[in-house]
Amino acid sequence: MDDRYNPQAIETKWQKKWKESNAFSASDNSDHSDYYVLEMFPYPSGRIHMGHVRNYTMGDVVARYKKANGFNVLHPMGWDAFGLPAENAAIERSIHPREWTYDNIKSMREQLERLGLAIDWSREVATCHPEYYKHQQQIFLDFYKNNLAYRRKSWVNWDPVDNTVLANEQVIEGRGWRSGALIEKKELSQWFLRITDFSDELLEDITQLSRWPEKVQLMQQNWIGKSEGAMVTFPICDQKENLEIFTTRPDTLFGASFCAISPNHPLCIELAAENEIIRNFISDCNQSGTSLVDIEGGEKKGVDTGLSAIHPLDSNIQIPIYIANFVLMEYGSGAIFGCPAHDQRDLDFALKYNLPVITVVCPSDKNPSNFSVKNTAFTGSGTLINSGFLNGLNVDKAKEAVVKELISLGLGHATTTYRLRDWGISRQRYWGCPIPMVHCDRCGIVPVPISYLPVTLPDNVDFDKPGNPLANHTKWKKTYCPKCGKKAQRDTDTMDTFVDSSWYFLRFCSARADTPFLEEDLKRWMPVAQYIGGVEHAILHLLYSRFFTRALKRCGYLNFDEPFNGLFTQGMVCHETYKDQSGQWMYPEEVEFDSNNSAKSVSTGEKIIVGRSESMSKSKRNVVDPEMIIKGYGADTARLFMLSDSPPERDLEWTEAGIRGAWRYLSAVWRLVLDIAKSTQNNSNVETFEINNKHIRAIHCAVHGVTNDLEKFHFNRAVARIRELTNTLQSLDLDIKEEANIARQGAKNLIQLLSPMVPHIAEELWTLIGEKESIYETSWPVADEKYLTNTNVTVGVQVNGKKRGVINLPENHDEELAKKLALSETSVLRAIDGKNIKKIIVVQGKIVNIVI
RNA sequence: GCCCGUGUGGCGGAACUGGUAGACGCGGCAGACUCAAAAUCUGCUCUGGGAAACUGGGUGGGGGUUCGAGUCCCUCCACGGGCACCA
Repeated sequence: MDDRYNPQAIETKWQKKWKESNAFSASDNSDHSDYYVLEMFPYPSGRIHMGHVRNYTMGDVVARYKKANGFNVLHPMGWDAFGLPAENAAIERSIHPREWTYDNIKSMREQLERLGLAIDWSREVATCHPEYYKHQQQIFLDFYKNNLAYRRKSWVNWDPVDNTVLANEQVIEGRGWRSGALIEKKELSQWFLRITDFSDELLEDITQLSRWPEKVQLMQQNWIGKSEGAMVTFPICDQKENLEIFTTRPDTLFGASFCAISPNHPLCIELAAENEIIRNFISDCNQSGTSLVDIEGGEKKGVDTGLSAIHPLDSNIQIPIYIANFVLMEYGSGAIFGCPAHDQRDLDFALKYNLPVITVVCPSDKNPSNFSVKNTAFTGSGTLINSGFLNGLNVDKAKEAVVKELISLGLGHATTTYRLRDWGISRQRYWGCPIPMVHCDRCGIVPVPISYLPVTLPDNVDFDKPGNPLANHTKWKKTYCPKCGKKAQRDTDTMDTFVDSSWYFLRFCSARADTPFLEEDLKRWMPVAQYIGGVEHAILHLLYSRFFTRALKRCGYLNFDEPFNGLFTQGMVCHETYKDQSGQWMYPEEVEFDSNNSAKSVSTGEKIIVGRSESMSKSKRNVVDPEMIIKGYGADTARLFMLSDSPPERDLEWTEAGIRGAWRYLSAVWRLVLDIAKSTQNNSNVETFEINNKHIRAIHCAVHGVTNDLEKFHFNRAVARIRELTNTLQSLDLDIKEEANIARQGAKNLIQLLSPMVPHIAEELWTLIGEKESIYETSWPVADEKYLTNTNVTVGVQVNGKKRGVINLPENHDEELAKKLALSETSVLRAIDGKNIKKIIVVQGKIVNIVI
C-alpha cells in the first residue's frame, strides 16, 4: 500500500467490499435490539447537493455508531420520485417523465454510493413505481371507506403557471411555492383527507415527543391553531336567518358595537345579488387577494349592509352588520362581532366608520368609574364594567357566565375552532399517483376495486396542450363502471406528492411485500428511532405523516400513533455569494482571491462583489458540487468537514479553507497511524498503565467524551475531541517503548472513534494496524472508569470573584487544605494586599473565592 | 403585530446542573526544512499598557440577583425563523 493518503483508491476499494459482503443489510430476524435511522428521502433531481451530503452524513454517523453499539440497524434510502420537475423536463426537452426520473435516480444513487453511506439498498423504493403507488391507492380506498377521504367542491388556490391546485400551505405570500406565480381563486371538485378529525390528537400528542426539537413542536401547535371560545347566535332584524359568530372573547359581548361578515359569507353573496355596491366591494376584495392587501398595509375596509343584528343578551340593542375585508370565511364562522375597546383591529375599524367604543373590561390598576379606551384597545384581563349581569366579574368568570346565559337562551354554546383545515390532495397533473376512482353517470363516484389496482399512468401522453395531460388523453380516462358495468370515466387527478412521502417510512420496513407493509416488520422497526431532515419540513411533511399514521391505525393497518420517535432538524449549507459588475451571479469557481483578499473574476480579472453568505441555491449560483469535492479530496474529507465546523442544527458555512483543513487532518491521521503501525508490534492483550499516566488518561477521556457527544448529536464537539486525541498521540515518542505501546492503543481507539464519520480511511487504517475484522463489525470502545476520575485537580483561586491564581489539590480535598494552599499562593496574597478577609468560599474541585 | 431562536477573538465555534472564558479548527505572524516554492514540522496569536514580571478591560447595550454570571432575571438593540387581518 502507498505511503501517501490516497482517498480515491481506498474509498472505491472499501465501497466494493461493503457491497460484496452485503454489509449494510438490515436483518428481519435478529436477536439484537433494532434501530431504525432514517433521513428524509430526496427528490431525484439528478444531482446531489451539499444539503444531501450533510443530511446523509449525519444519518450515516448514527447508523454506523448504533451498529458498533450492537444494534441491528435499518438505514434505507428511496426516492420521492413523483412531482413537477419531471413534467417540466418533458415539456422543455421532450423526455418522458418516467425516463427522466429513472435516469436521475440512477445517477443520484451512484453519487450517494460514492459517499460511502451504510445504506441497505435492497430496500430502495421509488414512489413513482407502480409497486409503490398501488399500495398507496389501496390506502386511499381504505381512507375513503373509513370516511377519511371525501370529495367536495371548494375554492382552491389555482396556480396559473403550473396549472394546478395548491394546498394553503403551498401558497407563500400569495404565490405558488414552486412556480412563484400569483395564485388565483377557482372553484373545483377536489379530494380531501380528513386531517381535522385528528386536530386535537395531533396537537396534544406532540408535547409527548420529547426527542423532537421544541421549535418544531411549537410550529405545529401554531399551525393547528386551536382556540377555545363560544359560538354566539345574533338574530337579524326582519330576517328569518341568524348570524352565527365565533368569538374567543364572549366576555366582551356587551362591548359589541358592530358585526362584520366575510365577503365570501353566504349572506353577503345573497345581498350582492340586489346590491351593486356590495357586488363591487366583493369583487374588490377577491381581486386584491393577498398581494394588494399586503402592499396597502392591510387597510381595514367595510360596507354597511343596512341590516342590523339584535344583541343576544339585550334585545333592545341593535348593532349594524358590515361586510369587512379582514374577516376570513375559512376561519371560525366567517363572521365576527366587533368589540372596539378590546381588539385593536376592531378599534381601527370603529374609528374609521364612526362606530361607538364601549369599554367593558377595566384593568386592575385603573379606576372603573372613569376608565375608557381611546386609541389603544385594552386586550389584557381585568374586571367587567358596563356589562349588566357581568359587572364585577373577572374575564375568565365572565366568559363562563356568558356562555351559561347563552345556553339557557338557546343562543350559543362553548366551542373550539382550529386553524388547521382538511388536506386537499387533488392535483391536475400527470406525474403523480392516480386517484383510483371512477365517475359514473348512473352510480356516481365508484371506487376502483382493490383487485384492479394499480391504476397505472398511461405512457403516451401529450405535454404540449395546456392543462392536465390525463384529462386530455384520448383513451385513458375511458373505462367501465365497476358497479354497473356501463361506460364511465376515471378520475383524472393525481395525488399531492406529500401523500407519497406520508408513509414511505413504513414501506421501507417491508419494501418488497405484496401488501403495503407487514405487521411483524412494523413491530420490529417502527416507530423510526431517529429521523433526520431539514427544518423546512417542520410542518407539512411531518404533520401529514403523523396524520397518516393515525389514519392508518383507524383503518386497522397498524397500532401506534407516532411515526417518528426522535427528530433532528439540521441546518442548511451556506456559501458566500458573488456578483460581477453587471450584477450577474457568479459561481464560486469563477471567482479567485488575490493577496489582498479582494475578489476577481478568473476569466476577465474584473472585480467581483462579494455578498453575504446564503443558503446554497442554483439561482444565486453559490453552489459547490459534491462530486467535484469527492473527486478532489474524497468522500471522507467531505463527510468530515460536514460534521466538524458548525453545530449540526445550525447553518454551515462552506469554505474552501475548511475543506482543505479536513483533508490535511485526514492526511495527518494517515501518517500518524502508519508511523505507529510500523514502529510497534500488534499485541492483542491490552496493557494496563499507571493510573496517573496522562496519555492513557487522554485516550480514555476521548473515548468517553466522543461517545457522549455522538449520543447527543454534538458532532462538531466529537470532532474537536478526536483532534485533541490526535494531537496527544502525535506528541508521543515512539522510540520509548511504553509511549509506543500507548500510541498503538490510542491509535486503535482513534480509528474506532473516527469510523462512523470517515469510514473508508478508518477501515483501511484498521487493516494497516493489523486488525482482521471490518471496523464496521467491531464493537464501539468503552472507556475505563478508572482513568476518567481525577486524583488531582487544578482549582482556580479568585479574590472577590476575580481569578488570581491556580492551585493543585487532591480530588477529595477538604476545605482547610484548599484555604491553606490558596493563601500560600504569592499571586493571591498580592491581590489580598494585607486586607481583611471577610469570607472564603470553597467549592470542592471547582473554585476557591476569597472575599475581602 | 404576535410567537420562537440566536448574539462569545480577524473567522467557524468550545465552556457539564452559575465556579479558571476563548477548547478544537480556520486564518495570520515568526521560525525550521528547501536553490526556491508547495507540502510538512515547531512556536506565537482576545485586547489595552509594559522590555518583562505584571496589570487594566472583555461573552450585543444598559440594569439586577449572587461570594461568583457567557450561563439566571428585567429591559433595550441587531440578526434569523415561524405565523399573521385567526375574531
